[in-house]
Order: sequence, then structure tokens, then C-alpha cells
Amino acid sequence: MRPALDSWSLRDLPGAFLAQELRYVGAVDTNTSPRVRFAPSPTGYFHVGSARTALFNWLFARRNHGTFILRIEDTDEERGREEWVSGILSALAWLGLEYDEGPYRQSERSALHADALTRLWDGGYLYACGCNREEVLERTKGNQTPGYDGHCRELGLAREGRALRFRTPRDGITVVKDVVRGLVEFPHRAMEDFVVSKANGSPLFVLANVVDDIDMGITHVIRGEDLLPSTPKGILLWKALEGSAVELPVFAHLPMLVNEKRQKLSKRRDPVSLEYFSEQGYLPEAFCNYLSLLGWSHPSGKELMTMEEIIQSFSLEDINHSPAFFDVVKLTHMNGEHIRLLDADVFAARSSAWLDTAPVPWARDHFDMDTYRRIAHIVQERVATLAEIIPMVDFFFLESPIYDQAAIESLATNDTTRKIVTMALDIYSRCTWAPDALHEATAAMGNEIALKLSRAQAPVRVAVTGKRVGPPLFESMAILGRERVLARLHAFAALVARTTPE
RNA sequence: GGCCCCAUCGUCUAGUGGCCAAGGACACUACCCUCUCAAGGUAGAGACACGGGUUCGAAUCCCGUUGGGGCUGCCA
Repeated sequence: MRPALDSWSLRDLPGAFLAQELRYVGAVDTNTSPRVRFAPSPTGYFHVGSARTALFNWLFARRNHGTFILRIEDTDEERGREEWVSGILSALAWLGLEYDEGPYRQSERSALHADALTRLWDGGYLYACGCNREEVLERTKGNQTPGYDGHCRELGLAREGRALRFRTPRDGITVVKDVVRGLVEFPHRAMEDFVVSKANGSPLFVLANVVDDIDMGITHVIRGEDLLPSTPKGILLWKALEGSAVELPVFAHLPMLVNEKRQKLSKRRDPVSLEYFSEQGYLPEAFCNYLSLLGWSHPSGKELMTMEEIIQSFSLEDINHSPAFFDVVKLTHMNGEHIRLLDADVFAARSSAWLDTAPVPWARDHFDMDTYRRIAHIVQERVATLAEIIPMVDFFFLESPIYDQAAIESLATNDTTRKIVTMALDIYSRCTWAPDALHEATAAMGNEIALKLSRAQAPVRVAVTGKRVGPPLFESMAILGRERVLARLHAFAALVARTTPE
């Protein structure tokens, strides 16, 4: 299905290409150190598809001791917005994908693009076009091959004030050599004379993208598969600019990330920004780990990996062909695994830092780091996201717990509740204040009225934490302290009395 | 419509002609563990889209069909 890379280097490369390769013999560094770029356009918030592309570029650069370049493709001043640019920057920062060069702004490189345009014009590769979209559509309505009909191709129109089109060869094909797809052939007759610059003179994507790639010495173009159809256009431009014998970059078109309807993830249609994941308490390393598994897999099949492990085994050749659905459920599970991988003190530090800016129900100055440190390891082994910590520890930092109404009501109609609370008030005021002793005391209490521990602890749990589920009760009580526990039991008794229906 | 890409459990994938009565992970089910909830452990259910070839032998190679997707902008 996919020809080996070296099979085509011998077979279909022209002699000139081989000569080109020979020039680099001895020039060790330029030939062995790859240069890749992540080139987002600031036309929407940063979503997971962009993150995956950025990650794969970064992984490839790190694996091969190459250079990872960030280039903002902001040539469309109509759609670009400055806040989207900072969104890109902060997303990359959160992901931990630091770039070695950039951020370059394409809009600041217009002199370069203008120069390329002039060279192409002078070389006869371009022609001016005065048609507008409506006219073209009108003329080509019934055509077999869609797109521009070449109306102005031989008109010899003056360049000024007109859009410029590339004179696509009528015959022949352009072959895209792609590491993940193999050789992909595009017949020229199915390619239109595409526009390279607008009537106002500003360059379009294909042009600016290629000119900048050439200028920056990009060796590997790693991007989404949606860009595959525009690649032959880029190659045509590349050859027009650099000569047909030029050494093209290695292309790697990554399979699309799709939504539940198997459509390409879109900024408008699938509003899941990266910000959401950091706000929900996903760990960037877990996020990257999960993302790395979308279209790529470790040769051993290992899934839970550190960034270092991923870097060490990452390779473009191992990327698969099919689109992948971004599954938040699996991401969440993996996030939990990464949380559990953390050293206890690291978890305490990172999670408390996250809590610091998260929406929490307690007053900020009621948060107590010493208490948190004591409970953190218990929380660590049962949450999948940092956001799940909040309801699990809130009762430590609240004056009185947030009561689960359903729990209160069901306990209030239960006779044993009152008994247990009364007994608990008594026994907890006398017993040793330690998890084991509290465990025994509660079990003994249950024994007296023939209740299993699971039943006997329930009212106590609700009284102390406000909820039916939570961290281990006796450890929590030990940390909370005898006074506060007793106070909550009293308050709870009153609450139950008030709630009890006659 | 045209061009291009893709096709293994619900999902992400392993698989590059025999080691596959198809392996792993998430989700699901049952059980174990257990003070609740998780975590953890064990077991289970679950897929090669279809049809033709090639071959002693095909999930793997070829052709076709079907299905899905991408592109088709003076967006990127």
C-alpha cells in the first residue's frame, strides 16, 4: 500500500535530483538536521486538531534533533484576529511545545512574497485575471471539470490591480511523495489555474506558504490531510521558484481528526477549545500522550507514556492512514493514569496550583495547604481530572458542608439515622482520634444495632462531608479534627429533625 | 459533478502473505477487593465493509463495488 521511501528514490527521481543530493555529501548539518514548522492561521480558537499537528511536528523535531518553527499565517487580515494569535501562543505554552524559532508573522514578510510574485511574473508563470467569481461560475456552469476556465490565460492583461493566476500546465501530472500516503498523483488537467495573489496585491496561502517554507529551509512539511489537494499547487510553485531540479521537502499528511459524525474537526462546528481542557483539569502531558495516539502508536503497543518515551520512539513512518475520532472518555481515563503517575508531593503542588484559579465553593483564604497535603494522596488515586477534586475535598475548607438534599431526605425518614447520630456523638467524643480507632468505633456502633459498617457509616459520612460518596471517611475525620466532626454531627441532627416529615 | 484520501471490535489501534479460530487500550458486563466512591485484580461479550481475483495459503497483494471523508474561495 505504501511504497518504501527508498524504493522511489531510485526509481522515479530524475538524474538532476540525484545530482542535487550529491551536493550535500559532506555538508553534514544542513542535510541531517530537519527543520519543521507549525503554521496555524489565527482565524479561530485553537482546537485539538491544531494541537495534534503542532505536537507531531514538535515530536518529529525533538526526535531528530531538528528545529521546530512557529509561523503565524496571518495574510488574511479580514479574518485574522489578534486574540487568536495569543490563543495559539498560550495553547502551545500549555501543551509544553516550545518552539526554537519564531513566532514569525507571515504578514511581516510581505516583501519576500512580493519579490517571489515578481519573479514568477517575469518568468511567465503567472497571468493577470480580471474575472470575478460570478462571471466564472456563469461560464463554467455545465463544465465537467470545475474551477476557473482559463478565460484570461492568453489575454495578456496588465498585472496592476488584478488577481494573478498560476499557469498550470495543461498536460502531465504532479506526484506528491508523502511519507504516510506513498505516491499520490494529481493530473494537471483536473487542476485549475489557481490564484496566487489578490487584486490588491496580497499573497494567498499557497504562495506565501511555499515562499516562506523555501526561505526558512523547511525540510519536512507535516500537516493535516486536508492540505493534500493543495500540495501539487505548492510543488508547481516550488519548482517555478527554485527550478525543477529542486529538492522538495518531505511531505507527511496526517489523518484528519473527526467528530462523532466523522467530519473533520472544525473551529466553528465543534467548539472544543484547548482552554476547556486546561480548565477542566487535564494534565498537558496526558493530553499530549492521548493526542500522540491518534494516528500514531508506539511499536510495542504501549499507550501510557511520558513525553520522553514518546519522543524516543516517534517516527513519521509509523503514522497510519485513517481518520480518528477524538474520544474524551479515553482521554479522561488516561488523564487519571497520568495523575496517578505523579509523585505525591508533585501532585499536591500541581493540583493545589490548579485549585488556586479554579472555581471553588470555599473562600480562598479558607484553603489550608497543610490539610490539603494530608488529603491529597487519597484524592490522587481516585480522580480522573483535577476538577473532580473540588467536590471531593470541599468539606475540609467550608464552614459547613454542602448537603446533598436527596441524601438528607432519605436519611431523615430512616429511624436508625437518629440512633446512629446519637451514638456517634457519644462514642466520637471519647474514642482515640485516629483513622483505625474511628473505624473500629463506627463498626462497633453498627454492631450494637445490627448494621453493617457500610450502612452504619452512611449517616456519619453525610453529616461530616455532606455527601454519600467521597474520600475514605475515617481518614477524613481524623484530618478534620474531633471538634469540627462533633459540631457537624450536632448540626446534622438538627437538620434531620427539621426535615423529618410527621 | 470532478480530483484526491480512507476502510480491523461502539471508539483508538496492533497487524506489511503462514506465528491470527485477529492482539492491546477505552467504554460495557460479571465477579473479587472494600467504610461510600474510585483505583486495582480476574473473567466475559465485541471487528477484518462487500464481491471478484493472485497464491499451496490473504486482514495483509491486485481489481471492482459500496460506504465515509477531504478539496474544489481574490480563506487557510
